[in-house]
Amino acid sequence: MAPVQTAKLPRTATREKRRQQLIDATMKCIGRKGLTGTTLSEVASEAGLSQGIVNLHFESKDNLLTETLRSLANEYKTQFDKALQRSDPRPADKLLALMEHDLRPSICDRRKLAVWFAFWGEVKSRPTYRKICDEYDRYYDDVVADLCDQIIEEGNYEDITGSAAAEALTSMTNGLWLSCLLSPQTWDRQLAKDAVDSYLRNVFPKHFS
Amino acid sequence: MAPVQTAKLPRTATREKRRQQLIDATMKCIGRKGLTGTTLSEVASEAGLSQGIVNLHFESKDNLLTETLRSLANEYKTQFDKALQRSDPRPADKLLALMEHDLRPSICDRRKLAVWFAFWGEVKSRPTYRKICDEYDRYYDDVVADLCDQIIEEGNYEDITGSAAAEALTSMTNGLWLSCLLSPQTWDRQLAKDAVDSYLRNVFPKHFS
DNA sequence: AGAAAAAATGAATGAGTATTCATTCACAGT
DNA sequence: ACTGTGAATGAATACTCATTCATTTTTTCT
Repeated sequence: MAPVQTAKLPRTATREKRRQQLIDATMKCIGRKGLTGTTLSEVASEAGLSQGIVNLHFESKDNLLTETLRSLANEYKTQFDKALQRSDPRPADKLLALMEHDLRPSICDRRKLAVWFAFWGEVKSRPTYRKICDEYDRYYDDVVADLCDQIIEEGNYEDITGSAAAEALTSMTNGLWLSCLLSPQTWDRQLAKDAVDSYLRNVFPKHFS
Repeated sequence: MAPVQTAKLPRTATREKRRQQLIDATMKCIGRKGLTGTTLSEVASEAGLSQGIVNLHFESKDNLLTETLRSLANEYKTQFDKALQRSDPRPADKLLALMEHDLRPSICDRRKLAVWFAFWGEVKSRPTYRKICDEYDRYYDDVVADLCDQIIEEGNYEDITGSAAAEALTSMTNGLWLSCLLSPQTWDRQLAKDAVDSYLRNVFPKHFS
């Protein structure tokens, strides 16, 4: 039988490539076994490498996990920014594009979501995790609040502030991710979209209808 | 120095009392150290009891954690039902009461939220956790969707379904909890309320203004 | 090709932790 | 007081897992 070579990286690789490979393996492990079930030997074997490899490239498990979170957050930010760039220039279009981005299958993927929630679950006891998550979140909130402010000004909407609308929208997507994680059988992308749309249509009727 | 007797239970207690005491200690540990940092000896010493005590009452760590989640979920359900009962009979009042309930300090407490998120973070890899969370969530969603349906009928609202509104609202509170956990410094109960209110006011204008 | 450097291995180590269990303790019933 | 029973203890056990490092493999440079 031929060896099971699943598109392996070369036997030796640059530091950066190897680190990324290990980070990817870590995410898979967390998705499959949770944070409590993720061990360094699992990560190593997921990556098709040997026991000591993680300590060689990351010095410690702690480090690996922190870098994994950073990588996850970065990946999200990249996609977020891309969605923002690609969208039409009008604020309402941009806002809609961001909301749709958050509900795309590549984002609403249980394996990825499981990793996010795993880290969020440790945020209280790990200031480093909190700092990373908070920093990125603040950026998204700012962008969204800014768009909402522009929309509010364009439409002369009363009784609503950009930050309240932003808080509502970003919270909603975070909460919809939880539903996706908890109820994969019944979760439905269309229903999630409807939830977000119901907000946009009613709060900003002149822009979304 | 007098021994630090923090309102100890009697030296021996009934099985149920002791189990609850251990569950409470577990929640404290998870809140303080996260799920990965929670060990049985920590739990035991938090409870002021000895090493072997958890296995005596729960057989295994796994069991303790599952029962802790169950207890947490039950506690929430009790408060939820109480809020529902206490509120005025009109559906709009009931809905508002539930939303306010979710943002009360006793619920939006980082220590408690940390425990919820800790379990949610393991949901993907622990079917038992998922089952428990999903079951309770389904109940809340049903109640909220029902109220929304009644409101929609009363107000002849178009363009919105009860389940979409319920999904939006419950997701929003879940997401607001995440903000509370991630950004305790800047998180503000009033802003959270505003976010929810902005939804209610605009989607059900005849009921909330 | 040969030497030096870098990358990777995987067996060994030891700290930490869940679990067991023989012993001690507290209390209710007699 | 005495005894039987269930609760609790905490030292011992067995095991898991992060980390180390001497050795091997691969690449790079001359």
